[in-house]
Amino acid sequence: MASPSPNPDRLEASGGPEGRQRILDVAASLFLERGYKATSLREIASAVGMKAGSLYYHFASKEVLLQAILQRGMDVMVEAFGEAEAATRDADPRTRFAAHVRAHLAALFEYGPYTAAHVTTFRTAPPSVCEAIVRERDAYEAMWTELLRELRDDGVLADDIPIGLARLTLFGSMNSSVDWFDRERGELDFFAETITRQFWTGFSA
Amino acid sequence: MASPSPNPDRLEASGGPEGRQRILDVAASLFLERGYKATSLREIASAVGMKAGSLYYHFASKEVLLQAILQRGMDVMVEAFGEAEAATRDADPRTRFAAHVRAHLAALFEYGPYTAAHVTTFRTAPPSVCEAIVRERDAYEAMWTELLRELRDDGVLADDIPIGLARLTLFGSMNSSVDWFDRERGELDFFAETITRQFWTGFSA
DNA sequence: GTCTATACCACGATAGAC
DNA sequence: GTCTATCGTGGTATAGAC
Repeated sequence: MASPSPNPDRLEASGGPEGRQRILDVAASLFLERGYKATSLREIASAVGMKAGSLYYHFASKEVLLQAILQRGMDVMVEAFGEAEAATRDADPRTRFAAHVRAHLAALFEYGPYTAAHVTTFRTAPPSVCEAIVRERDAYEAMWTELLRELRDDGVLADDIPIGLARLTLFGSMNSSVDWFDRERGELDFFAETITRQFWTGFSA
Repeated sequence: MASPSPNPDRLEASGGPEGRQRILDVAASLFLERGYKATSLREIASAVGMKAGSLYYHFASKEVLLQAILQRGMDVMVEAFGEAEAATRDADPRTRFAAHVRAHLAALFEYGPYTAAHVTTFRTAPPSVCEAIVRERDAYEAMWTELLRELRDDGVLADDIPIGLARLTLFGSMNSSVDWFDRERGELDFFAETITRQFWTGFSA
């Protein structure tokens, strides 16, 4: 059973979230940067400005904390996909695809470290955490598979390339950016266009 | 100072390497699977068939063990690049590129878990380990950058795409495969051709 | 809701017998 | 070259005061 969460998602006037929300933000950043196992609760608490024991008022365990972060990361991705879908429902297939690529990348960089932490820590997350989020993760991947299938049925995606393979290499290109893309220095739109361009026509001169 | 390494790289007749070599193999697999921090020396020792303390005869510390593994992974990649280069020195640019993609992927899957472990654990490796291998890592990346530059000078790679970006998305596609590619079930050659095809012409119908 | 204090355990690492 | 035994540290987690 979960702890009672007082004032969930409330923002303080003094600039920045408090309590549970702030723990999530800080922990997601640290998990992203150092990895789950290498980040101690003492570090998280210290960065938040409290003591390690106090974290247990908000989360039952370190695993549950990670689970909440990865869950939110997945929620953001799914929501981004839905918005892209709604915004381009009647557009031509390539416009739809471009919007989804843009949405995926935006979710990786514009919604805090949750999504990026999902990409980097899912691999080595404890089994209980993986089991808790794998269902939604599979659902998100299925959305992309379905999108690609539609593109193939529309005749814009080559029909001799396995859809699963296309999705995996596309995800590889997009998700690897969490290791190097710096949105202070690079333009997200240009990056999204580059990914889209590579997917359709490649980089041939 | 390093421990003396008796019989380095020797293979026993009884099937499989012994001593130091066997520790490296086992540790690389476990680091790849669970991550560096989450893998204990006791686990490694147990999988090798010895006790934790005995590992210190072969390696000065856990960090040094990881460093040796990542170093070897990088060595394999560099060697694979060199072989591809030598084999296609007089070939046309696209054949050269295809050979390098094939060599990179082959190195990820045909030379034990060293290269794959490099991909997955470098991100969160301790600073001392990163510093020890970052030079060779940078050199490997520079080889690819130089290759892409030559392709652009040859007029086969579009000149309006930043070379660094092309390399990063390409690496993203290739390296993400350590998370899902199973060479028991998939054909490495087909995968390599798919990556090459995506890079040049994309998946447009 | 956060604190102090602490239990309990697993970890990396060392020493010395064999 | 591997063992046993152990040290010291730092981890997660809990209990109870405030």
